[in-house]
Parts: sequence; structure tokens; C-alpha cells
Amino acid sequence: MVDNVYFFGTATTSINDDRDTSILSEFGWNLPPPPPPHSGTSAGLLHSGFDRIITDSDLAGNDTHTTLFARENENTTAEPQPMTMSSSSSDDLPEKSTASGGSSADRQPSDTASKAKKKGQKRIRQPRFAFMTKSEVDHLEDGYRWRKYGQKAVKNSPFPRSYYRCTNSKCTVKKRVERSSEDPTIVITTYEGQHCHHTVGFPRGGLISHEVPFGSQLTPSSSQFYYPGVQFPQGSVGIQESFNVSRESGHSHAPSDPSGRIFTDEGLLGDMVPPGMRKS
DNA sequence: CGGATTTGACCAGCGC
DNA sequence: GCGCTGGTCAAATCCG
Repeated sequence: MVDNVYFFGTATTSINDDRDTSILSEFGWNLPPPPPPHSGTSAGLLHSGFDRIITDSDLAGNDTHTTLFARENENTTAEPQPMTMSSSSSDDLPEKSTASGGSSADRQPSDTASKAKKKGQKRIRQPRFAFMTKSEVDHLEDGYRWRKYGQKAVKNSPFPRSYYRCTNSKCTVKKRVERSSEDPTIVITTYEGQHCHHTVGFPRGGLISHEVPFGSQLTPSSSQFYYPGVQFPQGSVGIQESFNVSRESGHSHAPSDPSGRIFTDEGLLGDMVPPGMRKS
């Protein structure tokens, strides 16, 4: 597996205006799919089960936004969850929709959500994001650390599907990575769940995890976007600057937030690193 | 040696 | 009920 890459050091995408963030918030997510570093040209695929896809035209004004993403359609929700998550029984793949395969999770002692489910109850799925990127690399770096826990051959596709879990033990986020059978150059990444932490891996292998109290700002109703190491106020134009970090330097360009405050290195550190963890 | 990956087996949902 | 399929587990293996 490729070493984790600090997202700010690899971003090639920028989001430029309020409209962009409104589009993201339209999806009800505070964790927009991170733009992969290996972006290319966009593809026009929309898998069944997803309600829409964001295209370059949706993000007019962006210079290099080439990733398309969509939230899985929730119309098929079996049991809406009381708080913030809604479930979905549809799949993001072209083939028939299934809600199978979740049973194994019930065996996980740590998975209390699954534990709660008993016979006769459908597995409650967290909302999912899929986005497609033209890339030669299967597993796109997104700033988080993932552990691969499975790989399966997919029907009607010559390419296997890989299953990843967030390495943070408290984080239940999963993602699936597969190549499009229609266009092998397109990587389809599906995220399920939302990170409960900031995880920032640095190019040299360092890792900083910034825990966030569950439920405090993880809900779609929250006004926070989540990205590795930084929180984006919804509608903030600061998102753009936060992305505009050169790959070469791996350092921040001292972006400013909407109020004009400059994000110095210390400011970023202050946001990401508990004071006790900092090295001078 | 510890963590990550591989891979075969297992399980449950769904369609017929 | 049976077979197919997707999703997950877990032991074996790999790797830094």
C-alpha cells in the first residue's frame, strides 16, 4: 500500500466560490469526497443508486476540479435513522441493488450499531459517496489511512473491488475501490460513513490524529466540512485556499479564512495538533 | 516484530 | 429451497 500522503501536499483541486460549498452541502455531507491527487479528465458515469453526479459544469469556475461525486440515492431507505444518518439499501454499482453482505459486521463486537440489529432487521447503512476519477492509481490518497480488509471479483467486471476500512479504531468509515468496467481508466471510490477524527498522514510517514467528539460536528446538519487537518465552515471561501497548497513544497501557502485571518503554519498546527504533541 | 496485505472461506440477502 | 452475489472475517503471508 502506498504511504499515506498529507492531503495538503497533494491537492490539485481547488474549489473557488460559495457555490461550490453549497453544492457540497446539498449532499448533506460534512465530509466531501476528497479530491484525489491523481486527477484527470472527468467521466460521465452515473451509477444506479446515486441521485446525481457533480460535473465540472456544476463547479464552474474551478480550475482543475475533475472528480465527480454523488451521494447514494436515499430513496430506497429502509429505516431512516433518528439523528443524522439515513440508510440505503441500494448499491452504487450498475448491477442490481443489494443490501447483503452486512451480516459479517454483526459479528464484530465493536460494531455496536450492527450489534443492535437483530434478525429480521435490515442492516442500516450509512450514506455513501461515490466519486469517479480518471487515474492510473487504484487507491487514491485522500489524507486518511486505510486498511484493506478484502477484495472481491465483481460480476460483469474484469476488475476486482477492494474493501478498505479506516485504520482509526473508533472510525467506522469504509470505502470501496474499483475500476469501471466501462472505462478501465476510471477509478470508482465509494465512501461509507463519516470520519470521527482528523487523520493527517505526512509524507514521511508521520501521522497525526485529531479526535473529535462523536456527534459534535459530524452531522449533515452541522455547518462543518471535514477535511484532513482542517475544518471548513460551510460556505466558506476558505476552502479554496485550504486546497491551494503546492505539492512540491508540501507547505501551506498561508491561506486565509473568510474573515481574512491568515492560516500560518502555527495556525494549522494549532488546528490539527494538540499542543502536547507538537515538536519544536 | 508489528502492522498491512492477501486470499479463501463464510454468511446473509435477493431473485428465481 | 437453491444458487448467485456482495461483504466481511481471519489465518497466512508479506514487508519495512
